[in-house]
Amino acid sequence: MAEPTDSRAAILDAAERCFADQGFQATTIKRIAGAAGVNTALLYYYFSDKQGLYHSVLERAFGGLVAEGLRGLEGGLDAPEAVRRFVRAQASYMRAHPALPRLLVRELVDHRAAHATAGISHVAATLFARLCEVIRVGQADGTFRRDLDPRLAAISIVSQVAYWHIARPAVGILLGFDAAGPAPEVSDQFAQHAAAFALAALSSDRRSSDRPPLRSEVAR
Amino acid sequence: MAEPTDSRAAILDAAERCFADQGFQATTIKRIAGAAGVNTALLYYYFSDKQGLYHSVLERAFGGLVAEGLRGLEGGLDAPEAVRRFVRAQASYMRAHPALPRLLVRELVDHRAAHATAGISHVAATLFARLCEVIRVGQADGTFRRDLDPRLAAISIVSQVAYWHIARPAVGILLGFDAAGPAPEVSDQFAQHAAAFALAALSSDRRSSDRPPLRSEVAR
DNA sequence: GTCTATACGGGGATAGAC
DNA sequence: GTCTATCCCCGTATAGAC
Repeated sequence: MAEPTDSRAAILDAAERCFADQGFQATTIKRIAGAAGVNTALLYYYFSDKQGLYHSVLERAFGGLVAEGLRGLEGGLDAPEAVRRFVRAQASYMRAHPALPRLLVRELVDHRAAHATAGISHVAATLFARLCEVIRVGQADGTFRRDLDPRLAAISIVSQVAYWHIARPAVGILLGFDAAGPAPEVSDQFAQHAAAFALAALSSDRRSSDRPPLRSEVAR
Repeated sequence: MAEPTDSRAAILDAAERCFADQGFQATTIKRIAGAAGVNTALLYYYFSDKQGLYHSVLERAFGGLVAEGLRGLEGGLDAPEAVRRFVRAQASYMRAHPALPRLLVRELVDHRAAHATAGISHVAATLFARLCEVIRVGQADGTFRRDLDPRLAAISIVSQVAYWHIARPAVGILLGFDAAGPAPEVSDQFAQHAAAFALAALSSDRRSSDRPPLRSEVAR
């Protein structure tokens, strides 16, 4: 930001916020320039056009996601612990990068992920594959039940935290909060719940879930 | 459609498709008119303006959702069976109305559900409340474990099928399908899996899940 | 109720000075 | 590298004829 001539980064940052907040169409070049504190024409110096800028934003976002995600997944191979760590990493990443979920969802519905196939394929080959592998390991050593398809189970696991963040306004209403939506603590609480829910679904016997029962009441 | 002077319905139908496909901003009045087979100016005869039309589309969509959703939920109070029925109803509704998930997601990210608070509150008071109640009943009679918050569990249940449809293009890539995404049969398969996953998470003992183990391999 | 014609504004993009 | 000025298209919305 303070770098000389790093207007480019400033533009990318501003564009990411704007695209996430309002979507591709609704975001105007002029607004991005304003938010970045630079001139409209400068966007065309650094990027081919609006689409090119958008594409660059997506690439950068996905790169960070995979890098940080993989870091959160390193460590032992104990299956239940790995699942718990995965959910925690997913939740903390979304909390740290609130723009990302909206950005990705928009890309999904706006272009059927056409501008993001490369990034998603990368995620599929790294993060998602890793999660599936963990589930298979758990099934092989008997801690996880074997009558669930590992890949569908992986989607079930991912969906909980993802949906929570995508549908935050609706979730707020469902849980009886006001328009402000659930507070960050509630998101943390849900992440804990999601991990427990997933492990309960996966476990092959009830004993393996002999953890401190977290009866987490959501405050109204 | 064949009704005389029911251009109004034709406009609403076309608008629903367009808004779902491209979003509010990207959808042009002219395109809606074209898709409805009427003139541009006619939209302003029936609706105040673009926003008014959008609002009417949302209202109609939510009305149908609640009506049909409640119908699918009637019947016995056996908790596990009710959960299964809920997931099945959710999946079949989304399959029958493919535009709805995208429409709602767009409203969530575009306006933080501002235009849909009434509809969502209605869903919260009917469908969601019903699902929570079912879970509580199951916990009370001992078939469901008691260390899960019923409302968070309800969100976990809903999230699976919802996410599947929202993220369909990404899911397609994750599961190794081509750009076309998963076929409808795979969606049905996932709905079955989601119900089994949810019941496994909820059940207080393993015996209660002595159903035909559906080892559903997803074809590549 | 339905159409034609048009005004009006705003957004993407470029030329060219500095 | 960064800015000023400007062009042109297209989308919303209205007036008014039929």
